[in-house]
Amino acid sequence: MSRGASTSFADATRSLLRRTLLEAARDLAAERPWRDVTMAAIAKRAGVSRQTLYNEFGARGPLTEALVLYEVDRFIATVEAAVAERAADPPEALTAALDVFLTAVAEDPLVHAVVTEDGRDELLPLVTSQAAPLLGYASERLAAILRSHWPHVPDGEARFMADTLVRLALSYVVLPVSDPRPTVDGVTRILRPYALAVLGGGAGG
Amino acid sequence: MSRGASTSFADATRSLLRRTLLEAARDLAAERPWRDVTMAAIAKRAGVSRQTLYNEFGARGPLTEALVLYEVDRFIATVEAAVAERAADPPEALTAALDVFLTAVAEDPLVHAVVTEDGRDELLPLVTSQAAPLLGYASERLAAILRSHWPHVPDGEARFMADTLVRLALSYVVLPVSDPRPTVDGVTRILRPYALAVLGGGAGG
DNA sequence: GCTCGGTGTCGAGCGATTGGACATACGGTA
DNA sequence: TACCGTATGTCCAATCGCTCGACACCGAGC
Repeated sequence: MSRGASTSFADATRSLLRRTLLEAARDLAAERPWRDVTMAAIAKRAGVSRQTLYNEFGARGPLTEALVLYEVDRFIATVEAAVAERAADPPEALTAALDVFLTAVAEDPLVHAVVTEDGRDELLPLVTSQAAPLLGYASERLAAILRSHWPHVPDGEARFMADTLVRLALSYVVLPVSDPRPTVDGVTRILRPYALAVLGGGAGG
Repeated sequence: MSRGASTSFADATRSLLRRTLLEAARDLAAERPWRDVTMAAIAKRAGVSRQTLYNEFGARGPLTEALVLYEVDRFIATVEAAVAERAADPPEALTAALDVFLTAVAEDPLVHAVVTEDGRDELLPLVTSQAAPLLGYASERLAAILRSHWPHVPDGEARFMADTLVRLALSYVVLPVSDPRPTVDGVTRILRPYALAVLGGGAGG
């Protein structure tokens, strides 16, 4: 590491490559079952050689995991935006976050692929029995969002709240509901007292 | 062209490099006189070697021109957004476009650098006596915007309208006004009949 | 058992970036 | 005027990442 500190273009290039690759994988996963999406097809879609794809992810397994985490990022971003708009009203923020999340899940082709797969794909374990990395990553991100909007919440509390919310959210990925509305209402009803106590009241906070 | 059609990542990398470089140049130009912004500083800020900067732009002159055009792009994007929101009401779109443009000009550090420079910088000529490329580029972009929102306008008319508006806009870059409001009102008053005739009426159109 | 298609690995080739060198031009100063 | 420090523009060898073709390996289907 004798290089100078700033490598912003190099970094950007690297992340651009990763993003291009994952975007290509995502596109193809939306078109057909994940097991029918070959490494060659992903590389071609991304306009890159197959070798470059292997250089970046090593093998199909890690790519699959990265793809799932990438999709998580999109959900997180959606939730983040919904929360940011309503930071002054925690219960309302909670409701909105649930709403946009469930809606996004219902419309997501990759989620659909996970849920409808016949067991020969490698997707389902990653959001269930092998979901530890996902849970860790997503809850860490969510905790950061909570901390940024409600800094008075203790770190441990934020982490646990995020962990719980992600676990609950994951459940709705694996076992979706047709109409998000009742779920949003119900979960809000359950979590509202807790949110009020920990995050603070509505307009008063 | 024996390669496959898609070279998306490669293309993206190239434009990313250019953008990174221009962004770095812009940042530094906002901090100090353009004259005092060295090629080495730009390269360093972009996280790239000086040679790469020269490979991309050849010399300082072309980089300076590209920087100006890049800044033009930002203004165009601002105007584009303002127009898009009011495509149904041409006079209103015109007013809004003028408003956001003059506001953006007033706040732009690079514009400020152009106007306050002591004559030893190479910026002023590019927006005045040497502004032909700028005028051509900006009016072409603006004409495209006009065409996309009001396709019934003849091409020649759109081009001339764009050319005139850009010339007028350039004037306010070089000779700014402290309060945009009167200018917006006045120019709107002048151009409104023309806009109504060529682009169409308000809610009725 | 054999073939086919996909995975994962390897190496030569190639283009782009790097870091260092250099000549040159300009501004400030004795 | 001569000198000095700095910035520009150019050159080159080394390096890095991507490409392309080749190969062994493995599981599924015939």
